[in-house]
Amino acid sequence: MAEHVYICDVAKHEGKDVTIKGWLYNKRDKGRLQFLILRDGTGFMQAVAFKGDLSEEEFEAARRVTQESSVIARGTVRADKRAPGGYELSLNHFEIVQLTQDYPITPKEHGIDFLMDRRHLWLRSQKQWAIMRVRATVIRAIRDWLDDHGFLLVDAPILTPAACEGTTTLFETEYFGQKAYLSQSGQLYNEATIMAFGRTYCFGPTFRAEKSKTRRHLIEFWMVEPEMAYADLEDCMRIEEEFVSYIVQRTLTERQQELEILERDTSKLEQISPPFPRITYNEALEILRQHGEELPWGEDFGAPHETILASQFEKPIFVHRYPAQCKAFYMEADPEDPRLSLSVDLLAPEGYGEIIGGGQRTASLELLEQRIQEHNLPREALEWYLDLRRYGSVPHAGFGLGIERTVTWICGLHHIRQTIPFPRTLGRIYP
RNA sequence: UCCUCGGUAGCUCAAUCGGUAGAGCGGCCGGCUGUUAACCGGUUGGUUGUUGGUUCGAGUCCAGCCCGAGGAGCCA
Repeated sequence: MAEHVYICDVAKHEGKDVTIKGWLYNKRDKGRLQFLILRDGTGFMQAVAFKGDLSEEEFEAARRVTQESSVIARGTVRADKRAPGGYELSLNHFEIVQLTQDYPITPKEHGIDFLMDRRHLWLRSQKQWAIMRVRATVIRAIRDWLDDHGFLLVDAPILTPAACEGTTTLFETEYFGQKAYLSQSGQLYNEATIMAFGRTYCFGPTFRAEKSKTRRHLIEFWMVEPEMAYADLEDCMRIEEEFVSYIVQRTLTERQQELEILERDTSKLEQISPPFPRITYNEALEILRQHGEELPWGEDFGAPHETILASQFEKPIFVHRYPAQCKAFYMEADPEDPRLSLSVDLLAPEGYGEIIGGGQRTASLELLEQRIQEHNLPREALEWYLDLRRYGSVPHAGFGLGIERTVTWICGLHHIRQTIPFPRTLGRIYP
């Protein structure tokens, strides 16, 4: 029996007999000549069955095999320009493990509802396969960069005791007779862990019970949240631009094939390197005004505003110093203008919108207590958080990067829902 | 939650003024030794989302409900 190899490695076996174990992705029937497109999880490859090269039984199996049947194929690896990927397998053995009947996702067009109901099967399709592999690389790049830059992974809990950031956008559950909520951010816990470890990050799922119904929202999504002690707004922006540039460049290097499958114009991504342009909220308002979008001071930007702002630049842009009223209670006040917060969002280019939100956190106990009151937050539930300002408070900053929004941008997709294996969107929790 | 659009064959869609429900793809049968969404011939395929109403007659008109999509708000 020829050696079992993975499709991603076939180039190393040119001229040799190998065995591929996988599934039939597609087939083109030319009579005595069958072109079989195989996939095995690591890639896609064309196999060719000539009637004369196989036993009658085996050729009949190659002629009868249906889409997504599980198959074992043996043959000689040959370089051939006509084959997608440059290599093909000249079959001398072919075996069906299970013959699939009526696979629902055909190689033609389908609607999004149909595909999402069959997400467990749709993941086998080439584009979905490519997206998931980009996602894995983005996550790997995130962890590698943070681990290599002095950040310690210290994860935050998912079950939390109170609506710390206020709002009614939390999923409520029950914790042995007590109300509990699914985490919508590890932020506050990170502020505790940096006082123990200096620089930390948490990385996990977060949940928003918002009835959001747009191409940039998921109910359950993944977020990485780095936090730094003895850091200010400037440090935060410097880290963010290094971090994001690394993620993009590493994906470009390691996932060329996948980005090609996704037909991504990578020239736009190649330009992503520090420094990123920085504009203040007030400057952003002025840019919007010049484009006929008058926005009253103190309002947050909507999706169309973000698109206008980002379209002025080739790289992601920082918008910093938002009015305190449109940011979370824990943002530090700008010493030059207390109406402003030392906050910063990073907007991705090409209309992909906000991928990072963050900034400098309040170090002052007094200001924090005042903000908690203004926001009508339950002070008892935040006592532990106030402790962080009582015992060795320092200037500190951090941010949260949305994994799926980042993958949407890097892959050049129209909608966020394809960037997570099993999306939770408004009205969908199946499969 | 609000606004807009939609639901017809397994899939993607068409159906004129209210008058016999149709095509491509898929499936099945046959042909073809270099296909790239292969191609060619044949064939199969329907409770028109649902409930009620108007009408001689409803896929088509009206009302309610269900489901979905696009967008808004909110956010990463």
